[in-house]
Amino acid sequence: MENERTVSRNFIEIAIDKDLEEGVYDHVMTRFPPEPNGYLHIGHAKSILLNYGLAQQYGGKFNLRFDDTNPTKEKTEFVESIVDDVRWLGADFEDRLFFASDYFDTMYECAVKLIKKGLAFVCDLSADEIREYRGTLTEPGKESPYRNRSNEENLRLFEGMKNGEFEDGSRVLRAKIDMASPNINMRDPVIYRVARITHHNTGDKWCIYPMYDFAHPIEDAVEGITHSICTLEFEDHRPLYDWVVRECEFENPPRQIEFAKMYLTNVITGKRYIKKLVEDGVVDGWDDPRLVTVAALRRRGYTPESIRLFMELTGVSKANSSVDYALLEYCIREDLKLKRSRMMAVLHPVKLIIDNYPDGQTEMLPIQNNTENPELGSREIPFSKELYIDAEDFMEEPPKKYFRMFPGNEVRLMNAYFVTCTGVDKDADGNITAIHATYDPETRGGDSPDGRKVKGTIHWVNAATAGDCVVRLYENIVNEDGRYNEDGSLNLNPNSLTVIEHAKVEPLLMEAKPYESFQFVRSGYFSVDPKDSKEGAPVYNRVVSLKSSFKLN
RNA sequence: UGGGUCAUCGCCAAGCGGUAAGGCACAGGACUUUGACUCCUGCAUUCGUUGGUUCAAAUCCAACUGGCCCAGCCA
Repeated sequence: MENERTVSRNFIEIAIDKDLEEGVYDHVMTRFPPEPNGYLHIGHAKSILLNYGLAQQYGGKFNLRFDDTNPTKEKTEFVESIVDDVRWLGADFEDRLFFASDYFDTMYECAVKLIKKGLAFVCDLSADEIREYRGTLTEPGKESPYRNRSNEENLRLFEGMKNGEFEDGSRVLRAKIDMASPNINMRDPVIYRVARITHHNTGDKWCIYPMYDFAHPIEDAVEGITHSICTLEFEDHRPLYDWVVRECEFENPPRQIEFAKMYLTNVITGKRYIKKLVEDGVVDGWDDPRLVTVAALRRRGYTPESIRLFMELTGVSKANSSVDYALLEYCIREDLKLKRSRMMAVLHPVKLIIDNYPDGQTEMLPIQNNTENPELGSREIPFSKELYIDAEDFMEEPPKKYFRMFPGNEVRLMNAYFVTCTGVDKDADGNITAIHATYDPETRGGDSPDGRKVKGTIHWVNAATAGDCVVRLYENIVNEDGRYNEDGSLNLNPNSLTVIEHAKVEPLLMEAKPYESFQFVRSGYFSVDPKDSKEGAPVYNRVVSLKSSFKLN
């Protein structure tokens, strides 16, 4: 896949090269540090693959670390789903699964060190007061009246905070930096707060928890991370990040590098909105195939390879971007087309009767699983007098340039015979109940010995042996023009899900395994839903449709 | 009238002073036992704007314009 493609170095690689060249680091170590407060989505996948890819590329290591410093939002359920998703994506963290909460002792010691250096103080201001004192974007802040407490008093008070002597919210530990800094993050940021909440990992051991800005650099430093890659909104935090690792006196401190988050068109990105769709019952869970959570993509039938290709093609930069959903679709088609068998499946079945085919006869016809990849082998499919074809492949009065089946027209039943439509049966309301045709026995396999050509080739299944299944078709969940409205609502696409109850498939497909995917000839790629099955009938999710250049109006 | 950051085709994205890569999308055409796939072809005289430096600028300088982020005891 890398063959002809000219891959240029992205800005992160260039920065790493420089660090290595200048001897700032002699190795590369990266990490993915999610907070376990929700499911991972495709944006996180970018970060995971970017960090893992960099570690691979430079012969370094990659860690998975949960940034669990705020117990109010975190749950073990999310820890488990995240571990699964990261593994599924193929980002191998080996045995390096860490929790920021495992470093709480170290963080506490670092805080004590800062106090001893006169660089942190316990502040008794209320949250509201701290906000007032902070100033605004255009005005400098004011120093806290508690800013000049002695180191001894600060030490005593901070220990008191740890020992549960003070109410939640009554006191915080703050870094002593510069209340006049134009960068608000440097205006004596809070680094520890009191909160009596049971932590999913440390239980009730602590009643003080470090803030992200203080904890994160320490986590990175403790693990020996060299390049701490995060998103753009943390650019303003970098001076604080650097301050923390410097003042806590870590050797070989990590470097923070920021990149732009990726958005996708026509889907909901953003945990907050996904959560709302789940809670409102618009979708059936965090893994509803219309979502772009990692779990949803997996359930829909996307492969890790396709996600990796997507990330490779979208690249990384510092410019805010919204990638066209069509690129994601291209990636999964690209990945599946040579890997999966092409099976015949009729989504909207209409009976086709071959009038001149012997009654009661069934013959087996050989067929390649994937004509472009012989390694996938071949199979045999049954053929007899009564078949199903797709309603879309027949029209009584065809428009111009329609070259599928219509009265008098000869077409090829894929891999079987040439057939010519002779007429239709209708019920009292005029609906077509069956199509009649005659076949040419000389064209077995789908070629005519006399060199006769047909324009159309249609797919079919044998009526007597076909399996009955449920097929779900998905469209983008947000309308083409749909972004968030001004009031925060969404223009949801009412046709985002279509359920077809009785589609007909080759018998072999009835035994397919969950997640297994196939190309349904002419209908797209489908995968077996891992969760649903209706009374033995498999449920197929459409992964992606095939491109089509013929459209019926 | 704060600070940070970004700006190259509809969407991503290379480029880093020498005269605009590539992918997706789109449009033609060839091929075809999937109107798929594959294969050709086309698709920015122009790089947010305006000036300047230079033999030469998307690349350097200046000013402007526009987008995004920051005032959680969230991450």
